[in-house]
Amino acid sequence: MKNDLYKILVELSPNYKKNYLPSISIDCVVFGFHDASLKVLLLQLKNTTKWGLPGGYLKRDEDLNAGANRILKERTGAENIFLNQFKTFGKKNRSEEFFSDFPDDLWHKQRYISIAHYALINFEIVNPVIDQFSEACEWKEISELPELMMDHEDIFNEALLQLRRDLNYKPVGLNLLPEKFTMPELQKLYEIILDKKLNRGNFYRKMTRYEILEKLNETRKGGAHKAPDLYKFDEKKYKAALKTGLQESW
Amino acid sequence: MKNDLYKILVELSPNYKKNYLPSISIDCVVFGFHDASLKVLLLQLKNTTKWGLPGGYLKRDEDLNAGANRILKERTGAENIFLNQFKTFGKKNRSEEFFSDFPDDLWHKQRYISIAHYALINFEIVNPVIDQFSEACEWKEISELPELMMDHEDIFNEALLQLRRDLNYKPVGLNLLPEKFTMPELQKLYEIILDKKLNRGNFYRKMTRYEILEKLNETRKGGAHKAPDLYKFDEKKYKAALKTGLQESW
DNA sequence: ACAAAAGTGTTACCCTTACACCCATGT
DNA sequence: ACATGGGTGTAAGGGTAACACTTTTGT
Repeated sequence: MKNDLYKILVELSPNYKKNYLPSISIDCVVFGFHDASLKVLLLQLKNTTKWGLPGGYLKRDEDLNAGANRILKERTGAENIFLNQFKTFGKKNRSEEFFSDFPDDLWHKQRYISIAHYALINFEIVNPVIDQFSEACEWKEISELPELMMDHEDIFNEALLQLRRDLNYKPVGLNLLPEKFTMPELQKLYEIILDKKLNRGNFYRKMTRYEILEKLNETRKGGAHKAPDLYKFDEKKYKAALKTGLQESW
Repeated sequence: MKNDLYKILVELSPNYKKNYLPSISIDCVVFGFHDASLKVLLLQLKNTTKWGLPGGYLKRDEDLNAGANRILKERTGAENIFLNQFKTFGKKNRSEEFFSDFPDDLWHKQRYISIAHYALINFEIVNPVIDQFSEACEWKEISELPELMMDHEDIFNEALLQLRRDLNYKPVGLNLLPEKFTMPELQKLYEIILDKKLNRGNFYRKMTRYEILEKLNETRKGGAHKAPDLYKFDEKKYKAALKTGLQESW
């Protein structure tokens, strides 16, 4: 019973063997923020029910960094995306089950260690593109994830933890929000990532005190209530402030 | 001009090819604390002047975790060491220069990505062991590092940064200090890792307030001055406190 | 006597938390 | 009117930073 995915992999196997490093794969947890909720980009492989993180392999003549950026561009069409390598997953049987029905000499069936990255991307500029192995490429709400293949749920969970730890050290807001955003939108983003409610007045004051926001002479029209003010990040000041972290002691 | 290292590598090449995963190496930044200073374990390869981090390769049937522990055990004789994988280094030319005079079909000359770990180890229980490729294996003061091969200085610097960030989240003191230690010793450790002087009284109060230390009915005899009290960590409370981090807001 | 260690006190300052109040504005 | 947003006030509490003082004790 040879299905589409099977045929494609068998056909491509020799080419991969020639041009890509063995044993190494790259997986990306791509975060986007939209409609007051945090989403992650997932693929559904052909002939499977489970979903997976966008990923790929490293070319023999390619820096690790460049490989991750290339893979991301293929799936989203976007370039210069904020990418952070956060952990490498190397359990020996992490993909055994998935490939159990494939031929042993298939390049893809070898053992891989996966170098995991998370990406932060402006939801609005992404155009999800399926690849030749997939039949769907969609944004999924992080609180309603479908079942994931292999150890991709572990990878996702680690990415979310890392994102939380990075909130004061990396330009998370700058990369997840559109250029112009409102204070309630920014607060919502923080609340989702930190998984806790924050006090509105205190959040406003804290953000203002950092002096990393620039208030624009515009409001977000069209809502059901008072039009909120629009802000954008002062990128220079934001990044300067992140170098020492937005708060903390020692 | 075939030197010792050259001969050993050529001889072992086929065996490595058979039993180890290609393209993947593991490097360890091993920290130890002794004599009020932080040290790192380095090897000097045969026929070279530069030093390098202890490292090795991943066996085909071995979890990544297990591989790092095995490599560490070979170099230190110690087991169950605190190990933290912190970054993977994958520039395409990271080892090109080092192997330029070696034959192209040498297993070791292929391109590697290196999965870097840092280890925290009780200096007193380590017995540095040279491997077959090396002529020295020694502790070096982190402020007086010799010249390092390839990108090992980058790896070391990243490890130190990561260690600093982890100070409130990982059992750093527990793993770097002997079982019994004094308050001034603990403070010194924090000062070196954070690279700043800390106020003695405030440090004492802060540590006491965490309730992670257990004061023993003993003092450290033999010093030139008043014998300081000995403490040990209350391991349970220490680890419980680290789960949320020793301080910080949001 | 001297120097390090232990323990405590003090003060100013900053930040957080939690509430509460005002006003503005779009439907 | 009502819900949301913007902006500010305040009081309690907790941690930090910096300094200083005391007592203890080993050489």
